[in-house]
Amino acid sequence: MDKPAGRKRTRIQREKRELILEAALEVFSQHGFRGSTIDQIAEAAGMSKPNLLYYFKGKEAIFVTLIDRLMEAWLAPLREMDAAGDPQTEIRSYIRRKIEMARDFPRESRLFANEILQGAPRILPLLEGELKELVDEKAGIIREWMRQGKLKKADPHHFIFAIWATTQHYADFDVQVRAVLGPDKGGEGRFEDAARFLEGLFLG
Amino acid sequence: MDKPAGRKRTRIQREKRELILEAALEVFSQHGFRGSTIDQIAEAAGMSKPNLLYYFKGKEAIFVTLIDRLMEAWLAPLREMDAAGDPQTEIRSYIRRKIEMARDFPRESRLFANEILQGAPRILPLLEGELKELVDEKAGIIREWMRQGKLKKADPHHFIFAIWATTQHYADFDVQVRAVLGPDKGGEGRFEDAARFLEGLFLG
DNA sequence: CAAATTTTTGACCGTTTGGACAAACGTTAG
DNA sequence: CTAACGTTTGTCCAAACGGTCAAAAATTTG
Repeated sequence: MDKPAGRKRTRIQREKRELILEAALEVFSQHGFRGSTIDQIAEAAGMSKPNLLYYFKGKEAIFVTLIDRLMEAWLAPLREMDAAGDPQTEIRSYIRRKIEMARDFPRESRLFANEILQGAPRILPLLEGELKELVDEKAGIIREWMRQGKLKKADPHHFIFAIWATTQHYADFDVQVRAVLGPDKGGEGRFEDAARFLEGLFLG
Repeated sequence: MDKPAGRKRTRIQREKRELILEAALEVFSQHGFRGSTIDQIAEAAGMSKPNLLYYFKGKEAIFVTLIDRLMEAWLAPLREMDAAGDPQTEIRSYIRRKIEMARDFPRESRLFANEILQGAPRILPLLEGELKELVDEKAGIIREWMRQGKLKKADPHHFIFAIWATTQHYADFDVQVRAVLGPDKGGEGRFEDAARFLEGLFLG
């Protein structure tokens, strides 16, 4: 998918590719795929367009590389949910991690949201395969926890959806959240407030 | 903002403008603003590009008209929340209405989500003004309900955010929801399942 | 050092896109 | 019927865009 189709990558290639991916994340997350231009990404990366195209085959290749990496990090928190752990603690940790990701990696969250909004043209197979399997597995764990009375009974799949929706909301809809909370309540503390609220909502 | 700057609009103008807006909603909600072309919209509306531009000044004008209308409908359910009503019933009705909108008007939801994701360049003033005022008012009502013990105590602003996030999730992330639920659980019943789950979550 | 290889760039190309325009077509009122 | 007005279209344009290419510049290697 990338230009240096040869064997190993040089130091410069590794560095420049990282630089490009960082710049592309910034640009893509702000304007979406179609709304972003190679020139914008090149400028953000501090290089010329042909130079950028020396490291990546094209716009699509950059985007795909970006989203592939993203998915790994995206699923990690759910993967860490442990059937052997204490249910309340496990759920609380999961919510915390997801809120921290919304706070620390909002660009990644928006990139992902954008892809899903457009119908997930590039990652649909992954959603129907790997993601579905993972969610089904964890839903089973949650269902068992609920049966044991450790969590309030509810549909485990929708339970997971609700955690996704509420936590990612603080990254994807950040502008709206800040606009509504205003300058005082909308400061940096909003993520801590959100985390506390969500723990109460899902565990109270 | 629109071509016929003259006084009143003819019957044909009203009809054709509606046709264009319907087509534009379809196209914009699928590809976003930058990802959509006037030609696509014109074709979806069954007319030529110059003809479409006879009714609207440009691509931007179509989009703005669309989003202006949208905001009205979008805020309506929250506006209907009545301080004099029964808290449980009012919240339940609000959730129901929002889920119904996600089910019946997913294109509108995605259009809105797209605009917010891009930083709300066209509606930021509205978010900071009208929306914030409305939310503050309703948050006050909810806070009072909580003080009376009619609802579980929590931050009312984040409470509203959570309802927005969870309900709109079923429109904006529909592809993902269906992929994860699979063919059986992901059928038409998913909205009813979601509604029941959310009532339990927010009112249980 | 010089040769080989990698990296960078300016110039260029074909396509797509938003939009303009005048001419043609249709409709309606006097 | 015809003049005025509203509607539709074919044609055209300039800018933006994704991408190519050959040659120059820099770096690595022998």
